Amino acid sequence: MASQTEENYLKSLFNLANEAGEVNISELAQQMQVSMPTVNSMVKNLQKSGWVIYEKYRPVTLTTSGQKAAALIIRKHRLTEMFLVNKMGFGWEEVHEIAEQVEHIHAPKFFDRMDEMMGHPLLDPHGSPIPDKQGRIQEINFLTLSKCKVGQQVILAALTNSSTEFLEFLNSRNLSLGKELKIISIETYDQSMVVTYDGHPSETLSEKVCERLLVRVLA
Amino acid sequence: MASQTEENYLKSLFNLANEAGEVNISELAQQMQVSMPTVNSMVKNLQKSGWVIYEKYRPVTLTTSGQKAAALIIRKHRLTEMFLVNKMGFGWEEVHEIAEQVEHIHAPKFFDRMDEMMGHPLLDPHGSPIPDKQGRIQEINFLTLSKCKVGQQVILAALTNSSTEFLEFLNSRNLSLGKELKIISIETYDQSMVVTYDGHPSETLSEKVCERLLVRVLA
DNA sequence: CAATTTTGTTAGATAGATCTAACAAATTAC
DNA sequence: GTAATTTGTTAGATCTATCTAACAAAATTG
Ligand SMILES: [Mn+2]
Ligand SMILES: [Mn+2]
Ligand SMILES: [Mn+2]
Ligand SMILES: [Mn+2]
Repeated sequence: MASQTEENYLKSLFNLANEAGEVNISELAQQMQVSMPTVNSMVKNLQKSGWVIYEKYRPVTLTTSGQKAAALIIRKHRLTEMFLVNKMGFGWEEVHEIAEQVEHIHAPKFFDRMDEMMGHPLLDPHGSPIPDKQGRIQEINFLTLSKCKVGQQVILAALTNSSTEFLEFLNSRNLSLGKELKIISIETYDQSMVVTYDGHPSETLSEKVCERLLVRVLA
Repeated sequence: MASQTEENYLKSLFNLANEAGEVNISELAQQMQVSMPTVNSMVKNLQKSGWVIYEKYRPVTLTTSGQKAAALIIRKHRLTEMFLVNKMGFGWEEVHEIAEQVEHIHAPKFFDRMDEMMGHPLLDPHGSPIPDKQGRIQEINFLTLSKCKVGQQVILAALTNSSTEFLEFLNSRNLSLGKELKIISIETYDQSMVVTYDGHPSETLSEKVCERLLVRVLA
C-alpha cells in the first residue's frame, strides 16, 4: 500500500505527465514543494514498488499500475469534492483542501457509497472527469474560451485551474458551470473579451481568465 | 499541530485514564500495539508539547490542554460515525474503522457541517456521548445489564464495547439501541440472563454479553 | 525481607521523508 | 564549440516513529 506521501507523488506525476507520459524531476520537485534530491530518492522508491520507470538523468514515467493507482486516488478526490458540494452544501471554492486529505482514506465502501448517493456522477464540481472504479478516465476535449471568436455562444463546462482565488473570482462575477456566454467583442491589444450571460449586462474577462475557462461551443 | 500518531496516543490516554487520570506505560503500549520503549519516547515528546505530565517511573496524565485535544479528536470520531450511519446508510458495525481515519482530518467546517446536518446529535451510534466544540463531555451513568434484577424492564442505551464482532452478534439477535428488554430470569450458575424484547420469544444472553450492555431502568 | 516477576528506561539501530552542500551531466547561449 | 546555466545526482545529516537488547526500578510473592 502506498503511503500518503507516495500517493501525493503519484497524483502529481499523473497530472504533470506530458503527451509522452514524461515528467522531469525539477517539475515534480516544484509541484510537490520539496527539493530535487528529495524527489530523486522518492522516484527510486516508487520505482522499487513498480509504479514508475526511471533511469538516471531521464524523465520519470508512470507504469500502467502507477497510472491506475493515481487515477484511483484522483477518483477519491473528485468524488469527495462532488459529495461536499452536492450533499453537504459546500461551495466549489471550499472543497479542494478537504478532498486533498479525504482522498487518502482507505475505505472503498465509503467512496462507493458517496458515488451511489450521487448517482455515479461523471464530473467533479470543477468539470473534471471522475475516473471509474477501474481507473479509466473519460477525457473530454473542451475549448478554452480564449480560442473562441466574436459572436460565438458557448457554455462554461470546466476549468483548467481550480484555485480558491480563481473560484472566488468566478463567484464574484456570478460565473458557474453551465452558464451560457455570448462573446460580444475581443480587444486585440490584450485579448480581453467582453461577454454577456444570464441577465448580466456585460462583463470584461482578461486573457488570463479566458485561458482558464473551458467551454462547449453552441453556435 | 499533533501528528496522526500523536493524536492516536492522546485518544488512547484519554480512554485509558483511571479515576485519577493516570495511565501506565504498559497499558498504553498494549493499547497502541507498540513496544514500551516506543511509548516511553512518545510520552517524552507529548510532554514537550504540553499535552501530558510525566516523571520517570510514574504513570502519565493528560494536561488540561491534552484532555481537550483528545476530546476534540473523539468528537470528530463520533460525529463521523453518526454521519456514516444517519446520512450515508452504514450499519453501526461498519463505521469505527472508517472513523478511525476520518478523525484525523483537519477541516473544522467539514465536521461542523456534519454536526449541523444531523441537528447536533449528543450520542454516537453506539450510545457514547459526542464531546461539544469546547471538548466538554456530558457523561451519562448507565447501568450494565448484568447489574439488573429479574423482572426489571430496561432500555438498551449504550455499549461498553463496540467491536465489530460484538455489534454483529447484537445484529444477529436483533438487538439495537432503544430496544426495551424485560429480564425473565437469571441463571445463578453462570449469571446468564433470559430476556424478552420486541416480539422475540426469549433470548439467553451470557454474562459476557450482559456486562457490555448499558441500560436505563424503566421499572 | 529476599527472590522473582513485572514494569519501565536507556542505548543503539532502522526505515521513511526530508534537507543542504558539493558535484556532475545535460542543455542553452554566445 | 566552449562557457554559462540549468537540471539532476550523491553524500551526509536530521527528525519521527518504530524496534530489540540490556539493564534498572518497582511491585509481588513466598
Ligand atoms: Mn481538487
Ligand atoms: Mn493529498
Ligand atoms: Mn468508534
Ligand atoms: Mn485514528
